[in-house]
Amino acid sequence: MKIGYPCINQSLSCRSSRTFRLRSYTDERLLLTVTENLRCLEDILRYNADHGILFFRITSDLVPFASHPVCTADWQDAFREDFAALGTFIREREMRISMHPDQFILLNAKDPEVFGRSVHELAYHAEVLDLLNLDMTAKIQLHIGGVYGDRDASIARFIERYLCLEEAILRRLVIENDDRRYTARDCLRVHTETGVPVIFDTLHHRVNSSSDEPVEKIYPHIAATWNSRDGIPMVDYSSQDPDGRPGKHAATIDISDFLRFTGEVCPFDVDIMLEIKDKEQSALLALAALEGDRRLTQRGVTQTISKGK
DNA sequence: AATGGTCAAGTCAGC
DNA sequence: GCTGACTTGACCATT
Repeated sequence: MKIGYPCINQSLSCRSSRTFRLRSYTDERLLLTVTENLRCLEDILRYNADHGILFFRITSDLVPFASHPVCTADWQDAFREDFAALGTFIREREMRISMHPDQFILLNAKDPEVFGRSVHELAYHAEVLDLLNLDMTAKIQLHIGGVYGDRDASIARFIERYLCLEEAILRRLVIENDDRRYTARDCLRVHTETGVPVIFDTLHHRVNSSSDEPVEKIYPHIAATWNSRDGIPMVDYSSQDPDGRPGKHAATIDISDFLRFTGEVCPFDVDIMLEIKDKEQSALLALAALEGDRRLTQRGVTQTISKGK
């Protein structure tokens, strides 16, 4: 079981998602920004390795405007060796990597231009992971997309588009349940028709009013969507902010809730991405809690504490 | 140096 | 029909 966090390390002063305004785009500026972003990514990965954090989501902003027509720089070639070196580090430390394109990326969009832009953006994500020379256990997670007033037609459109994707994208794509539109059950349905693995988001599952199935009941089906080449199933875990509206991510991890979840998915092995505001701090807390949990179990102590009650 | 409006991209709920 | 949430930072024009 690997524990990770997304995109930003708050203990470090750098960001690997530095960007600039579209209207100030120049090839030179792009190359300068990517140089800084890659340097920071290296810092983050070293921090993670030093702290036993072996799962990380790389920001989509690593190469700003990469899929935009304005981008004419050959960043792939310019940074080929930097990416390769980072990839070697990741493989040597046996780290797991994911990426998560943001809300504008919609494979099932009705507008063909939105669809076209989405494919370009997915190709960029795949390119980053390819340049790192990572195998197909490095995943790109995406939601099914919009509903457009007709769920069945929109799911069908997703499936049809998915099946036509180029192999470089297809081998990395996994789909995630969201908080309002498509549940984990919907994702499983898409899996049966496409073979796409399903990444389970705990908070989305809890918040989506159409999904009331207990985690223990649905999770085995989700785990079964990942085959050995896809690697250990990834899960997005987040605690509910006790003060915020339903679905709002907590400021820091609720350890007893976290251990309850690891109990619910037991005995399946999972790599857990913590979508929590304080990022690596919660990852460190989770690692410490799992270590404590394991020690208790090894000593044969009753699991009442470790089950988080 | 500090400030605050604005930033590539979409969907959907709520008013 | 328009605004805000999603997620949050940070760019950059202006003072």
